Amino acid sequence: MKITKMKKAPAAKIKKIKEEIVKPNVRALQKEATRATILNSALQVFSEHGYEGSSTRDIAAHAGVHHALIKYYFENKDSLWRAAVSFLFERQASEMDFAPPAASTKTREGRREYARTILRQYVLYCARHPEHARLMVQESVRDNDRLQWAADSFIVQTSRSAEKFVRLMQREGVMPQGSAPAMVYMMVGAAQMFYTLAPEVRRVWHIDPFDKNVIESHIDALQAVFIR
Amino acid sequence: MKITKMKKAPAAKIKKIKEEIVKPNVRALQKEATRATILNSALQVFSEHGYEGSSTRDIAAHAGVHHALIKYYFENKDSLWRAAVSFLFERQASEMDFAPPAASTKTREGRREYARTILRQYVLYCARHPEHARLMVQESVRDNDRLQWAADSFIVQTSRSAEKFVRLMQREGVMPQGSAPAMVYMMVGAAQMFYTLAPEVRRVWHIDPFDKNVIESHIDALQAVFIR
DNA sequence: TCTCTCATTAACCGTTTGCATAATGAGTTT
DNA sequence: AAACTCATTATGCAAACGGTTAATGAGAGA
Repeated sequence: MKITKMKKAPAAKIKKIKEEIVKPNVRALQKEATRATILNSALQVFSEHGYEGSSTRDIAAHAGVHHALIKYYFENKDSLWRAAVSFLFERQASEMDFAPPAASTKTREGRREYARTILRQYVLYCARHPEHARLMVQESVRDNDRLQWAADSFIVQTSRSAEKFVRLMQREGVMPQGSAPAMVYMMVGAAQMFYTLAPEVRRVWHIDPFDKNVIESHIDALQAVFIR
Repeated sequence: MKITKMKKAPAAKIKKIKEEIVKPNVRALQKEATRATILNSALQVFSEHGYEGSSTRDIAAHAGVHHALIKYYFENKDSLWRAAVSFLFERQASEMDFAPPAASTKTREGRREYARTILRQYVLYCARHPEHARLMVQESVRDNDRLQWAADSFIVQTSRSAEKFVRLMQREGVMPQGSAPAMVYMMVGAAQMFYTLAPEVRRVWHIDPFDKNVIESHIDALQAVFIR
């Protein structure tokens, strides 16, 4: 029995792959869709209620599926959270581009333009995906296993990139001098707070921080403050 | 019976007050101490785990008292949270002084000095009481009754003060031009993020954001960025 | 067509949650 | 010293929690 299976396997596999290319498996597609729906709901719920304040049942209900599916797809609450965080940082890496264009280092105006572009890019990212900062802020106010994991897996890397950027801009006189860690947190805070706290902004200032014009004026202000 | 009580009341009251002045009631003192301990624990736990992530039992255990005392002193979880937030904003009001000194408006250097003082004061407040921003950030990422109450009761007021300050400084050329709401959130974010996310800062940068020298260099950087 | 697979749901377990009520006993009053 | 007040604890309850197991039934493979 074992041997026959071994002999059959390759041919069957090839056939399966062919069929999937031509007429993709309905079941497999649905499965991926369900997984994505759960992950998306997890992002929403975790980012609004924090890890401990979110229940797997709420997440499942938000996704419109039975809560047992969370165990089926993600093993447990903790793994689901890690999957959500991984998704966030991988999406950020794919959407943000820190590489300086070759021309940017030649003239002072070129360097300033590069700095402006980075800040603008980052603000647009924060406005496009406010759940990223929301989720991470809730997790970074206290030290625990999840923060340690997130730091080792993602935050250290992105922080090093940001540090490099700040030091480069300071060296070239485009950004004010001062402690690099402080400068990084100031920049990040100044860029994301407006969208992270959007519900407060709406209630207190009666403006929509996600409105195109509002975003643009925020970008202008951020650039005016941080870039010389 | 009602009448006799009415007649007795004044004399008894006076006697009680006299005794309390000379030898303050041990029980009353203990009561106030217990209440304060619970409120303090609530601040700690709420600010680290968010409202929904905090259990009244955890708060009671943190305070070293039975959880039924929370109902006794604060009625329920919601009221305890409101009491904690009230405490935070009242303490902030008592510790922060936004009034510009008369001399500050005469010379440009005077105005800059005033702006520097405000920023410095606020950073020191954030470093002294990181739980304030932690608790409020967790509550402001989504809209609900608690945020509405906090906004109406405190946030609108403090935001108006901050707005006034920003507009004044912009008018006098001490701070860069740009949208006032954006400028306020940028300043606040740049000032508090470093302390709100202290556990992350420690893990990622291997520095203690509450170290005196680190605080001072943060203040320097903040002033260098926002003040012209 | 008829199994068989497996994505999904139903039902259940032990624990924790917010909250309510009753019991207790140290401190105050008379 | 006895009676009383009230700050504190013990106990109980229904709901919600994370997680597990068994049942189900629509789609895939033979």
